[in-house]
Amino acid sequence: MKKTGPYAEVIVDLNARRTDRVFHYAVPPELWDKVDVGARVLVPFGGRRLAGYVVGFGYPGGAVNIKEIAGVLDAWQVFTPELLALARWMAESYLCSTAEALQRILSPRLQVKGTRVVKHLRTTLSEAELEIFISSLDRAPKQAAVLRTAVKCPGLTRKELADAAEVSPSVVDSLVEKGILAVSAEEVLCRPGRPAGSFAKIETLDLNAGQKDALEKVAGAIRQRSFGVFLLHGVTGSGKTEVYLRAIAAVLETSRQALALVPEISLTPQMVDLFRERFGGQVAVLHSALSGMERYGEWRRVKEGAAPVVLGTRSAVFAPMPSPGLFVIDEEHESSYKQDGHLRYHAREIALKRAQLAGAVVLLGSATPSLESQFRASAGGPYQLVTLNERIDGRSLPPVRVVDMRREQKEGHRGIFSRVLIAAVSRRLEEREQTLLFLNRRGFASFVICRECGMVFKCPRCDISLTYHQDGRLRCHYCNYTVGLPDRCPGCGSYHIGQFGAGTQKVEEEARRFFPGARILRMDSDSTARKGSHAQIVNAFRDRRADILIGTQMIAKGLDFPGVTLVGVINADTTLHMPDFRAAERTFQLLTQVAGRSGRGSLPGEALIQTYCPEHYSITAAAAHDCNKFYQNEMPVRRSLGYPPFGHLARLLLTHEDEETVKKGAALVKELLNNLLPGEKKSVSILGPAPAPLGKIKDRFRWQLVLKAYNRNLLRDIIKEGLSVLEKNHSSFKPAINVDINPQGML
DNA sequence: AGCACGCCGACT
DNA sequence: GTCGGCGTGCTC
Repeated sequence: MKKTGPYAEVIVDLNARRTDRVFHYAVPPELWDKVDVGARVLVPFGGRRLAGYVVGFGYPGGAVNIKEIAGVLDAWQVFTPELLALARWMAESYLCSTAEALQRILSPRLQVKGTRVVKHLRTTLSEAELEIFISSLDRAPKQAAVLRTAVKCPGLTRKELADAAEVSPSVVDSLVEKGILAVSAEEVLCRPGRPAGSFAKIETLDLNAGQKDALEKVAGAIRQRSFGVFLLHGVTGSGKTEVYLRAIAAVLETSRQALALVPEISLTPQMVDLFRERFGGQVAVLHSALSGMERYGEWRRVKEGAAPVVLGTRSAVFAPMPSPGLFVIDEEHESSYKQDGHLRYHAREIALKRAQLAGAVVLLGSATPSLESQFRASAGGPYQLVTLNERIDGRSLPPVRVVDMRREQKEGHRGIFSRVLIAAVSRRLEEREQTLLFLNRRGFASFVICRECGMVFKCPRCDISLTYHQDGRLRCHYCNYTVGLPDRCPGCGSYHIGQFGAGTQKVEEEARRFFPGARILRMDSDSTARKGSHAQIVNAFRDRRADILIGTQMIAKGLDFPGVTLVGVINADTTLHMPDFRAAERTFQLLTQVAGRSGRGSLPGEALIQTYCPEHYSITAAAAHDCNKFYQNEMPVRRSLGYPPFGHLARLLLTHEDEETVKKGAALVKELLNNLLPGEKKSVSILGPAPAPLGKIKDRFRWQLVLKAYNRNLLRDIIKEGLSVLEKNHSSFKPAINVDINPQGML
């Protein structure tokens, strides 16, 4: 940015709405060359010193008492103009301060206090002088050897030089003392993992017709250097990764950088290998398992353009590429892209915004795209749809059988495993093939189901499953609709209604009972609490040291077990009846993914889904591997209730130690927001207050308001205004408020 | 967010 | 008489 005034415009590092604006500071002469847009500085502010971000240069509006910048915190620009624009957009759309957004963007490097400084040694003499000096060293052959090595390999450290000359480090020290070797301190960047090979592998695979077509479209847009979004919809094994890799190569040809996001690095180690094979040392890897040093090192390599290919998880979406040309988001529907901490951003949304700011292309890839993305990629939408229908290996997807648990029940089989599943597992054990038993996480909120007809109690207004509470009543977590639990099913009159759900331990227990000779492994958050045991279990199973693996979502994602020919879903109902409008979508995606785990080796596979709702479209569509069928069924539901992608939701979560205080607070906020809404016809509907699905966490009670609107900006503005009124007129307001615009889950 | 300034109750 | 409660208001 150009300097347009003598004063630096600084955003102070405070997370308050009131201070979220620029303050002007004079730049003292000794800092002239160091203070620039993108620098972090230290400024006096209201009697104390704060960190601040320089965002521009200019003059203050009125007459103010201008102070001087006290110092600089970074000797270089830590954020680019693009990232500053992003921070401002984030502040606006996620209702946080610009400083908070910048903190999030910069967090990986701010966690590191300094860098490791390594001292390099060089000779101070010219070559001729050195020759003479060395010849005078016949009484000190070791020093001569060190000097010869130092000439051959300049820039070694004390230890390295000593090792290379096969002498002790003290010999090096004496030369330093004499002034023959000079020490220069240099910052060294730490690199994670093994060093990348210097030779990038040449592309050898031929693309099939679908891949070629997809790549042509994407690469064409990349060369245009303008913003564009592609949805790459390809079944498992259709070769999406190869399209990503070639698109990245196309970006590199335009001298720009590419960022690829994956849901979780630990589940996709193959991806890292593929990237390193193809792009060698040009790849930087960014994810949460890196040490602070490693992360900082990679961050710097990206920032300096040394690593034009970035591969990482959610937070890597803020990687400081100097001029990004492509953002790839693999498995774009994954909920792990949504940050659920304080600043609830969605990495896909961030990538879209960055691409728009930078004139870059976004490539969203998935076998089961999110409804939002599918909607936007439908005819006339802003995204372009590219489809990969063929699988690379030409194999077909495994057949899926749906087991009707109501019938099992009726015929007197009350166990967790249906007869069909028991028979299927037994056959695998005989054939010495492997089985995956998949169990959705135990419902955090229990729902009530009729075991005779499979009916689940739902909110008449919100189409959300009602949650069963201790007081024996059923409640909607969106609008707080409440109804007593009847003793008979209103659908079929059966008395056989009740809570539902079994944990992994229970399933393991049952499995051991039914299959006494089988070697069984269990993988869930309990059994993987110890670090590394996740990998241990995975490896043990892959090496066929077990016959059956029982687990939760963890085993659904990314893992590749060639020996598995049977995948069993114990019950599809727990996810299907989550109190969330996305429950059906989640279920479809999960089931499709789980079924894809079967038959990845040479033998054909099969999947079995047990459920009390066998006719639900989430289940029938997943069984048929039919994305379109699911889409056609789900869209009308979303449309009629104004849920995304047709409308926008926001959740205001209020928490406090005292339940009455939160409850009253939530009611007050609702009233306040209602008063802000113009006219009789409400453009934003406010549901609740209702207790949050997880009603109490760490001794704090949680109540929520759900806001629904067709216009996202209006929704955001209403909340923003509401919060500022609250701040102004109700300064003693006790509960903490957390705003989540377009929440993914609502725990 | 902090830290000041400011106007009303129980203490050396 | 003062010490201190935390309500409002500002910070370049």
